[in-house]
Amino acid sequence: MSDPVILANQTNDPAFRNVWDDLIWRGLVHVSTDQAQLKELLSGEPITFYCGFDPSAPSLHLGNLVQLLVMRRLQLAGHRPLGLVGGSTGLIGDPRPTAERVLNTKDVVAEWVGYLRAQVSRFLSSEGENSVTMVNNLDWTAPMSAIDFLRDVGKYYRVGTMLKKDAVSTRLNSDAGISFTEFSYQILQGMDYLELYRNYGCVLQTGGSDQWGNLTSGTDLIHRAEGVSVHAIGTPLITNSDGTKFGKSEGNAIWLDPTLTSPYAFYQFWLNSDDADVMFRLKVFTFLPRTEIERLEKLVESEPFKREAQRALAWEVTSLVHGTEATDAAISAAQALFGQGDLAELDQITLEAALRELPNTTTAPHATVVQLLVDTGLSGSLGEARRAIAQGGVYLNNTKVSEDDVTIDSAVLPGGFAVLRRGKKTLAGVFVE
RNA sequence: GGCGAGUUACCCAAGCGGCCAAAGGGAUCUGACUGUAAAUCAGACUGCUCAGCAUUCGGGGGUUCGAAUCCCUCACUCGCCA
Repeated sequence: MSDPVILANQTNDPAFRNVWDDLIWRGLVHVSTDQAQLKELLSGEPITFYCGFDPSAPSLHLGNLVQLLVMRRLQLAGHRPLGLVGGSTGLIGDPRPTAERVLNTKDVVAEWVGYLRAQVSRFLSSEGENSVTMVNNLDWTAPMSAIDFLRDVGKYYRVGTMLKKDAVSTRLNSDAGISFTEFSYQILQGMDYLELYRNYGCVLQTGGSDQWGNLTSGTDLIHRAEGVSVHAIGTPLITNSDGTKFGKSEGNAIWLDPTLTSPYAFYQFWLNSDDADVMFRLKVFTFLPRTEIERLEKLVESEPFKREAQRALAWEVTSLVHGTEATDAAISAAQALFGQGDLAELDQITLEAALRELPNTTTAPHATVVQLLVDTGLSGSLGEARRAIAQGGVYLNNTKVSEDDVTIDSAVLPGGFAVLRRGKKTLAGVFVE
């Protein structure tokens, strides 16, 4: 999975005098501490910075990818990244605006820490003087006693300030309320920054703008405890132009782990970007230089139907995350399956390879289409599958299925497989034994 | 500790003894139109052996021919008082 070739070929756009200007142009700075100081800091001698990832799932997702790429841009500019995986903060959970989190067991969190650690490392170079260092905040929070916590850290925190943080006040003003556990989260994150400042000379933390309250928790703590001003950058929340949540496909999150979101599905997600969203996504999620992105922008205006920008975006991001080989396979599969030609005329090798890229299932002969829709995950239940058929949204080898009790038999292609489709572009493969 | 309000489907939110598998909005899915876009319009959206049946309105127990709706109890949330 790790693709050293891709890492080695990444560069920041040399047209920018410094990485700060690059970040600004890409729209990656939504809030920050003093801009003039940051610009100077990032233009000068290498600094150490960090970004944290909490193990609230077994894999990182597209939202985290924004952070990973900001880190990589800073590393390419010569700065030294600390990749923090939140073994302790993941046990507490930062306050979500809607409701209290359900705590995961320590075993589960520990397992997820391992997965995230591997994922984060993959996006950052471990070569050279500014190689990435991975850290886990459980290492310094677990040994601390409650008494030490309250005496040594708690004294620096004013409850009034803590209550004003958006994450806290939103919850206090909702009927969900907030537990002391989640209320305390900001202190844990502040401690992390202080710890990393003391041990690594870390002077910058990056994160999503929704984490701003937690980022400033750290800068404030260091200011009080050490009398030093350090920095923070909050990236914008990535949204879709139509206001829906970014990073979801059919309501499901897009994960970086290929076993949770296949490279094919991942590629399709980017390819299907709206015209209105594609430029911003190119800036945030690719290392393409400004001139190239501006060239693509003109193409979106003059020849939108060619979707050049979407293709470039999909190729760049998918190869970045899954490697060029998996990306080429995803593209070949899409070409075969979305092509105009008759499926029966595709050669078996090409078609079979394409179907392997899709969600697929192996079945005995005579299976019904309804059952196969469920087996392949195209439909969530038999009722849902029947509904899809009734609505005219199910196709077997590009032929509309109009009856519930149709079986696979009539449609099996030479080689023993069939292509099942729900709607215009949700596909799955069926292999008949 | 006392008093009051609340807990409805993925989310928000109506319902306050039968006409409730539960209004409305959002999200999601399908169809038409398209560029494997967007916007718009139409339909769907608990499960199943699907013109019928089963299980839902925080958990448990009760009243009633009949409960999301009434009563008891437990849990959780919010607010006011101490």
